[in-house]
Amino acid sequence: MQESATPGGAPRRRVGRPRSGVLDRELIARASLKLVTSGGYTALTMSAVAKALGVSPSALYNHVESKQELMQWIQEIVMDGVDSSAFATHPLEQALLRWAASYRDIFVDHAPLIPLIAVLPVSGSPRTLQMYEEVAAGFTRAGWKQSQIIPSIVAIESFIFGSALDATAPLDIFDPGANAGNIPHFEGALAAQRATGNNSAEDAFITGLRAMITGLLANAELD
Amino acid sequence: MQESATPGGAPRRRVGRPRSGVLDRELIARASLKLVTSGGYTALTMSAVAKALGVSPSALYNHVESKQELMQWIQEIVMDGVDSSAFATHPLEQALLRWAASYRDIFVDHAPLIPLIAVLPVSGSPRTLQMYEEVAAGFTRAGWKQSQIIPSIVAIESFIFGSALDATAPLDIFDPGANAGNIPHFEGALAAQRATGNNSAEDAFITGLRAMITGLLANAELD
DNA sequence: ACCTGAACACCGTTCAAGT
DNA sequence: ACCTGAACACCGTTCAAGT
Repeated sequence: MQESATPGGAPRRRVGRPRSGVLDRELIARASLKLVTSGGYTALTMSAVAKALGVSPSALYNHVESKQELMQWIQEIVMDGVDSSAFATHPLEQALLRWAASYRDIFVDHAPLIPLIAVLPVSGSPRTLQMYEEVAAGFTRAGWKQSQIIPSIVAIESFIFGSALDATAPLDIFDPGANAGNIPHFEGALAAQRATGNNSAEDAFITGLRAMITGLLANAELD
Repeated sequence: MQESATPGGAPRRRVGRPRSGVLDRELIARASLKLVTSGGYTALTMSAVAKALGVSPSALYNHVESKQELMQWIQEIVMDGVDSSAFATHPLEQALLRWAASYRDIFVDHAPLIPLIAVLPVSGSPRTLQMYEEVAAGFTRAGWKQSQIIPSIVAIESFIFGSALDATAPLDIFDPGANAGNIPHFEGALAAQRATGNNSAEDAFITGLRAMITGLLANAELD
């Protein structure tokens, strides 16, 4: 999409440093991610990015079309942290468990990207496409019917995104407050879950992931 | 939380019309929801709500603490549309399928609420608590081990929220664009899914929901 | 008690002007 | 080609002043 994709007669820019100016996609993305890491997504403003780079906010718009595009750059970097290597080495079930756990863990720290990603065309993100390729290859090698691979991937991904959002919730999110008393079954279940001492979000993620993968494998029609 | 919950010596306000002023929680919530229905969540600004009510924006703050609280009011109303009645009449598996489908369908039209809800304490939403009670009762009647009920509910809910986000994605979201060619397994799977003629998001939702429920039932330890 | 109007402290983004 | 500074068109929210 960028330097790597300037074929033919496109105005070719020298590899490495640009000819003039201080800014760069790489520099902007890096500074942005640093801001997010230290202050969360509320700290990510065009002003803050510009300040971190010692430049005026309007200067950024010579290199990035919008804040939305900037967030796609961040997504590219974040997505690169997802570990999908297990598909090449492990049976599908275990590879899926590893991949999904890695995927979720990373997006717990980047929850504000989720509504964006869920809606963004993957064509803008080569790394995401590469990840899908590895996952799809895993399903194929396991003998899955081709037409069931995409729905299965999307289903797991939807669960991952939902779980990552859920993991950002406060621990006492289910506290019934003033409404306690009218909801015996729910309160009983809540008390029992608490008694296990498990983190609720983590517990739900593991339970749901195991269930979904078990269910997908059970319902799958193989070729 | 509101008029209905003013026990004891709390300053009781007459039912129906307030003593003075034009505004009201009911009126504000209704006008807000109307804005959302007609123009989506980008149309929901404090200015727009005020304008719809023929009042100045600052007037709203006599009745609502923040836009965030206003969105909680909307959530209350939206949540009321989720159909959890099947738990009282149907076996757990079928009740879960119905409930989840209803839940997702509703939140496809209210995706911007999802990041909010996933993080909001349920104590502020009696209707949400009531829904959880019905779902928990369904699990209990089916003989589930108490400590597994909450994780199972949260897992399904996470999947629902993720799927609702996914359903707002453009149809061509998976189009590999310029990166086509390097990703044979993914492209093959994509072509096969397309050949079915099914809506991709719908397909993934049904596949994932069936899988998760199958898996939860298979992995469950009953009492 | 509740509403108005002005003001505040932000946003992201545009654009003429400079180099 | 790239940066600056001023400006624009918004946000949500506060607050003194009125009734």
